Amino acid sequence: MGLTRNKRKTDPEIVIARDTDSELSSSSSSEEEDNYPLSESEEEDEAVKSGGKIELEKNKAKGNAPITVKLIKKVCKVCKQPGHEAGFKGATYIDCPMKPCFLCKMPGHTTMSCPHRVVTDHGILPTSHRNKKNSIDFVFKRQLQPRIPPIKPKYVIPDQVHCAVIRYHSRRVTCLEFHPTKNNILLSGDKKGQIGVWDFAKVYEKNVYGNIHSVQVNNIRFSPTNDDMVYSASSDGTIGYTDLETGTSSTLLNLNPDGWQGPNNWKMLYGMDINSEKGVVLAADNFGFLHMIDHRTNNGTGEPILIHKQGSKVVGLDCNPVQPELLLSCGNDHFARIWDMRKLQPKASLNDLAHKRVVNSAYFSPSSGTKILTTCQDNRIRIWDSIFGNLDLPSREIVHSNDFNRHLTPFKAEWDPKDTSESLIVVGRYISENYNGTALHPIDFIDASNGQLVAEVMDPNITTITPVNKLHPRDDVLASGSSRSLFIWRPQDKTEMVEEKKDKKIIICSGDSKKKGKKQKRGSDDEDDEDDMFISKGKNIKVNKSQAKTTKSSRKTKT
DNA sequence: ATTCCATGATGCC
DNA sequence: TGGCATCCCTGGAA
Repeated sequence: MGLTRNKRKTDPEIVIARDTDSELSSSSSSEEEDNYPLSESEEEDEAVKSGGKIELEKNKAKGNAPITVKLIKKVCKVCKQPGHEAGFKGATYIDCPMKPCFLCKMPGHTTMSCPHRVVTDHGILPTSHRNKKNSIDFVFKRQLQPRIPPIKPKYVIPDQVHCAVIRYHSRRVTCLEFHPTKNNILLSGDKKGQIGVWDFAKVYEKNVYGNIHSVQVNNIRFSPTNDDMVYSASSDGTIGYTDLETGTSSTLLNLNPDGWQGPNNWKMLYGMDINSEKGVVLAADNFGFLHMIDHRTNNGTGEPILIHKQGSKVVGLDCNPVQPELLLSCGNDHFARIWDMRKLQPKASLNDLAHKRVVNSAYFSPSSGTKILTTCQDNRIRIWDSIFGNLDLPSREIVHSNDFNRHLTPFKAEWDPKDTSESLIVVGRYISENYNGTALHPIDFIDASNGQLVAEVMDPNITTITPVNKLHPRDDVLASGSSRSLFIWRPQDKTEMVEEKKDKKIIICSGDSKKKGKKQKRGSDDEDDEDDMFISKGKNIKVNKSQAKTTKSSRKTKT
């Protein structure tokens, strides 16, 4: 198990090692890279070519030959059967053919040959994009099939990292929220319970509140009546109400007043939204119940209501943007449910949208509120085109790699709030692709009206999965959280010089005080990993060890 | 340096 | 029904 992990981590480094540019030699990372060994996979390959000699010699050299001499017999790591291999081969993952497809979950083929696979190779257009017909064919097809949606204005995709805060949070980012009026303020919650406030226009202005929650923040909402006040729902079972100016915070709801009574009793709050018409903050817990707080008095209202299967986690709540009586919920009982706010009682939902697995998120469309978008752990994004129509089945299912996995914040496909056609959605991708020798996990922009991939956004600097994505309500900006870091993406300005664009790219690296001692031993001087943040532009990006590696590879891929 | 663990849902028995 | 191994992850602790 450790093997696979190490292997994955070393793979991108091979590329970097070949790139002997000394640009970053001032950082402490270069010496290790210079004599970096072959990756384990390459070593393994050689061992096989030479009939396992390497392995035997190793044993001899140790002097104490074990009784069981391990010959390297190629056995699949996944199913333990001989004859094939599974796992990462460089930056490409080879599926075990004995398992169902990792992408669409159907048996009989692997991800490589999956009909839903988006990218076949780097630089090649996705099959869904390949324009096999000419424009006349297209027009003709439109006449024959009126259901093909009208041509929409071209989407503006924020596909370039504009700025970032590397290792901003001390645990992984769990949620993001833009300020309702100040365009450059981004709030972020993390697994540790901290809430960050970042002015990404000034880049270096950031603030972290650590006193609000004790564990994972699951949702942040601004008060509809006061821009400085935010509500936050957390797995510590509380709703926090925090003044961003002063940092003072109060607890509006605490589901665990008696403290820790064992894991079976600990209540956590996940989904949260605000119904400003009704003046109520809604939050749902991990036992299937909905809680409400009057947001004018900030007092709880009424008893909790069972809205999902008893004992199952309710992960998402969404109030309809047009019709205040409508509430959407989703949860681990494999359902998304539509509720009438006037009739909130167990089993009284207006509709139950069935899914095959856990529903990570369910959102009404942002303008009309008549469509529903859900993300499900069966690797499918579902769209219901009209809440007034038949909701037995979704209008479309889009196969998309958004498996839940340990240590990952659940993927949630989100609408672009600016797209009045209510088509563009953004969602991070779990499965990786091989981009010039580096495994990257892009952020996908999908046209929800036809399921087509509009854009896949990535940066060689970001090798971690990016499950948390939020599109700006007014600007062409995407904010994303990947592991502990935050990124701001803006559209590539094609009229600008590339060089100038590069110079605009700013990366802040904020060191972690806890790690300091450990990491600094490696360096020859004390330059890296200080608690100060480093701001630099263009080529002089000064980063810590792990960032330095990927920065190098980024140069390689870009030139 | 390396291993282990947390944490969540699933699927198999 | 419940216990348990498994999973294309990640970071920190032991």
